[in-house]
Amino acid sequence: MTTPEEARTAGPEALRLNRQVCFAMYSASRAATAAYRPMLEELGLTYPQYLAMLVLWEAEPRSVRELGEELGLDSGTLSPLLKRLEALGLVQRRRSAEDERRVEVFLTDAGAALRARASGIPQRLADAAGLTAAELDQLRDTLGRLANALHASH
Amino acid sequence: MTTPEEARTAGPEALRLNRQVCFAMYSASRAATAAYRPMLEELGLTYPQYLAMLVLWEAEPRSVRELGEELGLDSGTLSPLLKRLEALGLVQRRRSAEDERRVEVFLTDAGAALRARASGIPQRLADAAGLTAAELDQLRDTLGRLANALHASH
DNA sequence: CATAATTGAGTTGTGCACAACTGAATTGCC
DNA sequence: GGCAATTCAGTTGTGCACAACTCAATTATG
Repeated sequence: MTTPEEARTAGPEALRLNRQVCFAMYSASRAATAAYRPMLEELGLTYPQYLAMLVLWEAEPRSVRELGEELGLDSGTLSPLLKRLEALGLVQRRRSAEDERRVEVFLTDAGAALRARASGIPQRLADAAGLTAAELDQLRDTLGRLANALHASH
Repeated sequence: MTTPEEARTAGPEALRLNRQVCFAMYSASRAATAAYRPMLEELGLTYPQYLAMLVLWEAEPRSVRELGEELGLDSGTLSPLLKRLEALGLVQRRRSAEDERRVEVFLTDAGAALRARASGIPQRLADAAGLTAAELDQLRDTLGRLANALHASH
């Protein structure tokens, strides 16, 4: 016997696009990046570059590995991204003296100064989201638990 | 005066990475794609290719424009993706006779047959998600409203 | 009916993601 | 101390996303 709830993920209905939570997540994530784009364009940043700057604004210097840990990205993604941030004059990369394998990423003055110009973005995006603060909190919590479970699953 | 709720998106705390709903969405979406990857590898598909197949399994043929409408993707993304699906022998593209601008995408026999092998994937992913069916339903609903509001915002 | 505007698919160029790999530096282990 | 295993950053190659563009076909408009 199958309950109505189970029928949503089992059975032939399961392959319907509008039933798929993952597609909703994929779509909403792209919609969020698109909503950020005009705001970030003013700063000359892409969304992943903005994320890297958020980490550095919290504490710097950070090694490439530490940045990758925070963002869930590997050096294959971060190395060229950081090279572009360096070309923009926002960060500086320096081989660590204690451990020559590590590369420390420092904020330049321009990189640190950019923080002030970014400070309004979270509120502008929250306004555009059309959800209450409580809904956003709950959404972040649910997504966090989901990501953890998915990471543990393979 | 500022309420505790507003303090989450306004003020200096707002730029903290772990406060950002959009980063949670970005991370969870990549985690979902990663969870799909081993399952889709068995079918020889990437996640966006799987999404295109989901649409075609619901109804075919579909024009490139219709596929783009369903998936929120433009021809710049879909054209090469469909070319790869065609190279895999799963779809066939044919110029429409009534409107020579349109290209209709048909499933091949192999493409239609793949549906059976994909049928278990939604349930496997729902299991890996570690959320109740009710939570998944609510999540999908919230993400849908969020994506709509974000699309309307610019 | 002629032509201007729009639509549909495709191409080009940029920037992620991510797998697979390289090579140098460090750590672990005997 | 010597060497194997590991760690760290980077490169290469593939496949999205997406902007900006081209070009042909169709529709709208005077």
